[in-house]
Amino acid sequence: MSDPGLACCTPLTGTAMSADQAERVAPLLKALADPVRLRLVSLIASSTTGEACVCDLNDAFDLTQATISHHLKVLHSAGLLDREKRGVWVYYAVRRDALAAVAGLFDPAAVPA
Amino acid sequence: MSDPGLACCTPLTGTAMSADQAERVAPLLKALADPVRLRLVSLIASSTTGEACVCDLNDAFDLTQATISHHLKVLHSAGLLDREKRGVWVYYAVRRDALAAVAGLFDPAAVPA
DNA sequence: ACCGGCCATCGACGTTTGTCAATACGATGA
DNA sequence: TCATCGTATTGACAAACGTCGATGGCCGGT
Repeated sequence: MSDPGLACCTPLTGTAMSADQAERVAPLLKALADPVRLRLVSLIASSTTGEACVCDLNDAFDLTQATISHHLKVLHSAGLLDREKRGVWVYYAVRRDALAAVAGLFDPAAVPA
Repeated sequence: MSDPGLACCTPLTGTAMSADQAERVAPLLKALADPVRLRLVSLIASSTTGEACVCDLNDAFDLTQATISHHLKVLHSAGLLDREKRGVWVYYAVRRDALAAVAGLFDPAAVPA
């Protein structure tokens, strides 16, 4: 889970992407290509502390706790979210580097930050 | 097909994204979230003329012509590719504005161009 | 008018995905 | 120790997806 090595990243508009690169980047996009997961990442990223408790995330959606947990696992497995357990609660935080790697796909100038 | 109105686009890291926004953007990401389609867009975008003939794209993959045609349709339906028939051949070109809209998701500074 | 090449569509298939109800796990408090 | 609360996991199901072979529609050349 959460393998580094991430994208990084012939941008789409430069020279053609290799099959290997495509196979590595596609899972990141696939993880983000869901309305619920997009909102989850957005919610976590826009929180003042930079992280969010699962208990709060559950309330933001009209979905079962099991479903939210599943989506969080998908995002974590893709390397887009960090997971930390504190006491009874679990906090997720977005990995900015992973997001930056995806951004590099579309805008060559956006990669290093 | 190929609806405009596209993303545009509370970036992921700013304030939280609305459910409606997420529903609009997710299909774009879903269209890109496949290794073959990623390479297709990359191939087309990186060609010197900015477009590519289907006959050339077919040769770049170890897949049936029907499968490539299907992927091109998905990208076109999502609004990411323009389609133009010239004689017997069909040429696809990437819609830079659509790509820019997706880029705006990740990097707030990358949106207008 | 015919044939041949380019591309799209159709029908079918196995696989993956999103969702839920139910259950299991782990930590806290009584 | 036991009940409770917050999360994760399991099993099940319908829907969507990626791929293929076969077929159909256009266009250009003969």
